[in-house]
Amino acid sequence: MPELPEVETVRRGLEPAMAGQRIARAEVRREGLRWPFPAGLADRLAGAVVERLRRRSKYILADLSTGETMLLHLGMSGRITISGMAAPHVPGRFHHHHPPVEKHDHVVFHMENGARIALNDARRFGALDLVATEALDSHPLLAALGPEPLGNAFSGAHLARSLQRRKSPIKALLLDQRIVAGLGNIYVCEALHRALIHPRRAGGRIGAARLERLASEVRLVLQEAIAAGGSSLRDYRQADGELGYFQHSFRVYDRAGHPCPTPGCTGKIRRIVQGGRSSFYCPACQK
DNA sequence: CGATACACCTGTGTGC
DNA sequence: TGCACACAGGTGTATC
Repeated sequence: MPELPEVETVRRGLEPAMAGQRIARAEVRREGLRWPFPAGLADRLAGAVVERLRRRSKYILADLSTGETMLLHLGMSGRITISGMAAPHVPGRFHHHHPPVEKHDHVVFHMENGARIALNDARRFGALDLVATEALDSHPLLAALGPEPLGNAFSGAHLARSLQRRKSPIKALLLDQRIVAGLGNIYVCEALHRALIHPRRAGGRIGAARLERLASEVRLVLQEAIAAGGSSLRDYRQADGELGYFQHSFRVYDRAGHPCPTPGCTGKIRRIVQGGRSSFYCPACQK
């Protein structure tokens, strides 16, 4: 599920069930995901109020009343499901009626308001950690992250600075979270197509004007995707059970063989492999 | 330093 | 139906 728009969609979906609410009990059903869970996880979560839910790059950050922040990453296959339908006449209250726990539900949060929130991750590339809120910025997973693409620090000028003399293909550089934080394979392909840049172009050989265009297209595609509730590949649902629909707006991702959607372009979308990952682009209009 | 390959893991789709 | 294989939204680590 998880590039920036999907993670932001999950964060928003969690808000009604989790923000301002107390975790009655955390059910930890395995030792860890990509890394072992922090020591005493269940005890450190039990009784904590989730004061607010934030997002940094592809991480969801839950600030707890205990002075710690829970850091959550969904990896490739992570998703979150909320159960306990909101009670119609009691805002913020959930029915205590839940479907059975599913395979790969690794951590289940039982909220005091009746909601049940399950972290499901088949491939277990995801992560969950706890860190003192005041030390959050120096957390190893966050410390080296580049600017938020939707924040003020991200611009064509920032790209120009970061890409100077870099010889790697622009595709790989945009996936580097130290340069800009939150893009993944889908939105890099989409942004490069919109900016008419070939994914193999060396980063250091793209002009300033084109980088401005690229920065702008990155922001636009992310904003459009967030507005659509993210992309749902296969039948993955967002936290609130709804399906994001941005996948219908892909111009190139997973569309090899289809005609290029750029107005006036007669090219056909191609798939190549870069760094072991698929890139989709139009050989006619992306230079 | 920068560039690339590989590792981690399960599920799904395809072709035989 | 079974089997082998390619591929999947990420990213830390090892290696040159």
